[in-house]
Amino acid sequence: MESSHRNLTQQVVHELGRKIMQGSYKVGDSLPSEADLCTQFDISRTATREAVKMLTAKGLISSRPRQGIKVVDSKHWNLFDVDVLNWILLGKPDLYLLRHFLQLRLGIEPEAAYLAAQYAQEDELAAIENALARMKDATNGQDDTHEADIEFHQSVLSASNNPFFIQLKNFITTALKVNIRFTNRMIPVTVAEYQAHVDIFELIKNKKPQAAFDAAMITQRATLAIVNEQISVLENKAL
Amino acid sequence: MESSHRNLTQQVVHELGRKIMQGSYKVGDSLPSEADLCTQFDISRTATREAVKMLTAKGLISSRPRQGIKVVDSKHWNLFDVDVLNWILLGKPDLYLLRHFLQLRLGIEPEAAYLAAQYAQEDELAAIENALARMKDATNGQDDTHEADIEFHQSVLSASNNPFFIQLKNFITTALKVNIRFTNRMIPVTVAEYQAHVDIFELIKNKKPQAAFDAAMITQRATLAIVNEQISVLENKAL
DNA sequence: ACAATAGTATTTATAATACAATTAAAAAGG
DNA sequence: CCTTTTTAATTGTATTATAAATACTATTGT
Repeated sequence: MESSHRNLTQQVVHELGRKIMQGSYKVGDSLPSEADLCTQFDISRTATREAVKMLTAKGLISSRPRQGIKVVDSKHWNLFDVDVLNWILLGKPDLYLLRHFLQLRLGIEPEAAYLAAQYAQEDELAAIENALARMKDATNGQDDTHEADIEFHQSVLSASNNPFFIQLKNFITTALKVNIRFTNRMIPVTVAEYQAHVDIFELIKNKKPQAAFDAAMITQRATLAIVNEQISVLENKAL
Repeated sequence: MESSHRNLTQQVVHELGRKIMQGSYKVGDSLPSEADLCTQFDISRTATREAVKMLTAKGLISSRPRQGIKVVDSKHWNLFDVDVLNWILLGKPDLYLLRHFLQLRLGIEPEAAYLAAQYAQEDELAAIENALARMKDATNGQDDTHEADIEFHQSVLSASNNPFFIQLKNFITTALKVNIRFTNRMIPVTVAEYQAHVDIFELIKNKKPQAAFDAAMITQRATLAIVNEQISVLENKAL
């Protein structure tokens, strides 16, 4: 199961959160009432209510007397919550979702590189370099390469020295994992990609914010263009 | 009071959340135990525990047997949660905080304008135009101008048609409110600023993504430069 | 003296029950 | 038909009891 080590409340949070993010319960739908959830999960009201409160805190549901427990409009969902992102990740890969992730990465990462070039400390530069070394070494398995890739992007965000960018590490990590699901079958991790990462690092290290920004931007616009192209093909087929 | 209409649990969530974000309880600090919170707020364990669970869900605290309730490291805080943002806003204005907000806005908003230029529907364009009209009309009070300004930025995010950007409306709104606290005394809402907004809208309407991006970027880099300058002055005085 | 083990006490986790508050929907009244 | 009142369903809060987890202490054996 994976969730058996967690306490009851958290298991219910995970189960309901997953179902909401995967669309088993849709926006506006009612969840089972407290009483029903108690019997379904075979737990007390205490545990049930605490689970409901946690999902409420994450913006997924509302709970009011007589009205019951309902999935609220998706604009209220805390999409940057680490749990919510993981529940999204459990769903089917979806090109539109991938595009949405890439679009925001395009906003975040070039600017993070810009800030890293301005504010990175020695140890933060070392962390980025370390991730690059891991990427180069990992010639054996794809998994290692991807893990090192994630570490690279995370360390750049850390080097921005901005708490908001740092909090977005969850988001970027999830975005990369969604990306990997597609690219594993379509685009190998190329030497060119690795070199692009090295180039960005060099610009950060040499304190060239604008150049680092541009380099990151170009790489990501190219990736997004590929996905947009794939979506176009798909949509034309559908006609 | 403002919070008297909410239920007990939510009042406690608000009170504790506020204290954590304002630093009354610092990272690593223990909060009072469940039992103590019950007596302090004069409420039952039920309400107390549900409040604790909600703050846990927002990533602010952890709660484990024997160890008690502790404020976790700030990298776990869900800074994009609407409540957390409001609690930040209740604190003292802080130039460094303003800079952090502006830095992320610089990542988000130009790209949002880019996407709006690609994907905005008729009604979404109308919404942006409506906000601009409100900005122009509001010659009487500053509050109206600021409200219309917030509406402008929100409507651009909506027009991006990307759920992640839409979720960031909370963030941008808070960022603008923090900004207003400073600029109310330092920089008046100028005609030039209004014109910059109009220009961006025109580029979005005419489907010029890159131009809209550049226009938004230039405006925001200028604002950030001012703040950076102010911080420099402050830090030099401190020496 | 020290390490491993077992015991103890503190704190949260869960359960069960009772009652209060809210409110959507039905019933009553005009 | 509209307004008001009543009802009933559902969550909100309180209370008590017990279980589980774990930091700390004491014990034991070497």
